[in-house]
Amino acid sequence: MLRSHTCGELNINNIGQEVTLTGWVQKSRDLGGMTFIDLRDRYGITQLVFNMELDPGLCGKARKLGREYVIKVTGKVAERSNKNPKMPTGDIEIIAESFDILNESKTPPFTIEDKTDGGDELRMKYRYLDLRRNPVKRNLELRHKISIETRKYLDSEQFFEIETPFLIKSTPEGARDFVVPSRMHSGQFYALPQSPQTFKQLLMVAGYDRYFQLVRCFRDEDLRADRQPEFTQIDCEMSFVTQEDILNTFEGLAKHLFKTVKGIDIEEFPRISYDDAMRLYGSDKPDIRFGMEFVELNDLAKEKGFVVFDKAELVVGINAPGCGNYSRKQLDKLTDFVRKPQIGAQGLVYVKYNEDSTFKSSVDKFFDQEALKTWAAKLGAKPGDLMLVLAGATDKTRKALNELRLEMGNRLELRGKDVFKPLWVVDFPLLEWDEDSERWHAMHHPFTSPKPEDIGYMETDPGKVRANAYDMVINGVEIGGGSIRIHNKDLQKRMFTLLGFSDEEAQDQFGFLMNAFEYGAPPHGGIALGFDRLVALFGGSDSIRDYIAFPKNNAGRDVMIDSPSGISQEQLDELGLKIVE
RNA sequence: GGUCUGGUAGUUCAGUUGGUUAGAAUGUCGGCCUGUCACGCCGAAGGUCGCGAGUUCGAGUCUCGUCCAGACCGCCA
Repeated sequence: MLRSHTCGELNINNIGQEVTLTGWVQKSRDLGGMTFIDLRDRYGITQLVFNMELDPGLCGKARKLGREYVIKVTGKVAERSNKNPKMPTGDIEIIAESFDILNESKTPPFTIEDKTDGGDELRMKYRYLDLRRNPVKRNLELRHKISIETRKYLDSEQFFEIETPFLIKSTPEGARDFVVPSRMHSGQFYALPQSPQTFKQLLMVAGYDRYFQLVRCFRDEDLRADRQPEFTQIDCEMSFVTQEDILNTFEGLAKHLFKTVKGIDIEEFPRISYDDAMRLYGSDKPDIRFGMEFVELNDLAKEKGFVVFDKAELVVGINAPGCGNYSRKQLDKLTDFVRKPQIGAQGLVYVKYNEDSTFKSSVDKFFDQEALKTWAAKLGAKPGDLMLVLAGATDKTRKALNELRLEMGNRLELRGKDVFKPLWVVDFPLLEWDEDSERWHAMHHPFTSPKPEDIGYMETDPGKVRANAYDMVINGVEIGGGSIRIHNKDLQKRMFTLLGFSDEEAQDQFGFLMNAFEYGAPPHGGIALGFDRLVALFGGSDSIRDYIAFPKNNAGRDVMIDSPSGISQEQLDELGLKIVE
C-alpha cells in the first residue's frame, strides 16, 4: 500500500506517529505563513499543515495544490491547538514533511461537497466525481449493507444463490423486452430477462428447493424516478411451501433488514386483501403510516336530490382531522388538485365540521345539518375536522381519492421518512381485462396459480378468480410481489388458453417449462423484491437513482458514456441488421 | 404517445410593463495574511441569455417550432 493509514482513522491515540496518507485535496486554506489542506479519501478527511517557518520550500509547493489533486503525504500526527469538534479527526493534524503529487486534476465542474452546487444533469455527466461526495457514498454503502444482510439471512435459511442466464428468449407477456441480435444466427435475437421467472421455476423442478439471487432485470418501458431500464431484484423461489410459508420467510427478511441495517424492530406486519385495500385505500399499495381510511357513503348520500351523487356508482369520503379551518382558498386548491388530468375527478365535495358542532359544506343545498351529522358519524369526524367526498365510477373515484388521501397525508405530515409500516396485500385477482387488446391479462404473470376454490370460475367468470398472489408494500411503495405457481401442466395449459395463447404458441414460448412439469415438478412459489426501491426506501428517498452507482436518466440514457449510441456499418453487417429511417 | 416545469457566467440562481453597458453568490486566477476548518481582506478575468424562426424601432423578457433535463399520466406479466 502506498499509505500507512486512511484519512478517517487517525485520532488522539496516534499522536507522534509517522504516517503516510493518500487521497484527494478537498480544500486548501492558505493563510500566508501557513497552509492547511483537507485530504479526503473514502474513509474521511484529515487536515495537513504546512508551515513557512518549518519548510518554506515544501509549504510553497503545497500552496499550489489545486482541488482534487491526488497526493501522497508523509508526516507526523500532532495534536491540534485549535480542535475541530465537528470532524472525527478534528483533534489531530498531520505536520507534513514531504508529499508527492500522484496526479493533477482539472478544477471539477462542481464542488465535491455534501451540499454540492452541481445540478442533476452535471452530476450525472461527471458521475465519477459525484460518487466522491459523501451523500452518494453513504447511499452506496447502504446498498452494500442491505445486500450483505440479505445474503446472510437467506443463507441462514438454507437458500442457494444461483445465477441464471441474461441472454434468453423473448416472450410475449409482460413488459417490452430488450433484445440482443445474434451474430451466429442471423435474423435471430436473444432477449434480456425481465426477471429470471421461468429459470427459477426450473430450478425448483431440479430440486433446488430454496433459491435466491440478487439479479439484474431489464424492461424496456418508460421510466420514472423509481424505475430504471435495468434494475436489481432479490429474486427467490421455494418448493414444498404454502403461501403462508413464503410470507413468513420474507416477513423475516424484511424484519432482519430493518433490525440490522436501521436498528428498527418491526412489530406488526398486517395482511390485507386486495379487495379491502381497494375499498379502504383505493390502492393496491396502501400507505398505512396514517389512517384516513375511505368510508363509503352511498346509503347516506344517494337519492337526496343531488344529481352528482345520484348518478354516481360510488360516493366515498375521507376525514382529514383538524382541517376544519381550511379557507375557501385552500379548499379551492384541493379541488384543483383532484381535477388535474392525472387525478381525474370531476369535483370535490367538502364538509367542514365546525368547532361549534355545526356543519358547513359545498352541498348544504341538498343536505341539512342532521344529514351531515350522519356523515360525520360514519366517517368518525369530530369538531374541527374536514370531510372530503368524491363521487363517480367506482375505480376512477377510488383512484382519485387515493391521491387526495396521500396529498392530505403529506399536508398533515403523517408520512414521516423515519416511520416504516410494511404490510402484505394478498388475494389479488388472477386476471385483469385489457381494453386495448380485448383479452384477459395475467395480473401478476401467467405462472400464478388460482385459488383452488376459484378454479371453477376460470372459464365462466375469469374476473372473479383470485390468485395465490401477494405483494409486499412498505409506506405506499410496492417493494415486491410473488405467488404460488402453477406446477401442473394441465392447469398451466388452461391458463395459457385463458390468456389467448393457442396450444402451438404456448408450446413455442413456454414448451420448455410445460415439458419440465411432466417430470415431477414440486409445488412451489416465490417472490421478487425490488432491491433498488428497498434501498431507496431505507434511505428515505423516492428516487432510486442516487442508490445506483451509474444510473440512466428518465429517457433511458446514460449521459456519462452517452448511450445508447449508433454502431458501425461493419457491426450492422455482421449482425445482418439494416437501419430503417 | 400525452401533460406540466425548467434551460441566463465554470456552478447555483436573480433579471421589473419589451428599453442604457445582463447582475449576485460561489468557484477560478493574482495580491496580502501564521491556527484555519464555509478562513478573512483587496483586485481581476469570466456570457452563443439552449438552438432556430417570428412579432417589434427595440427581445434574456412576447409567439411558434425544436433540442436537452426533471416530474407525472399512459405504459411497467
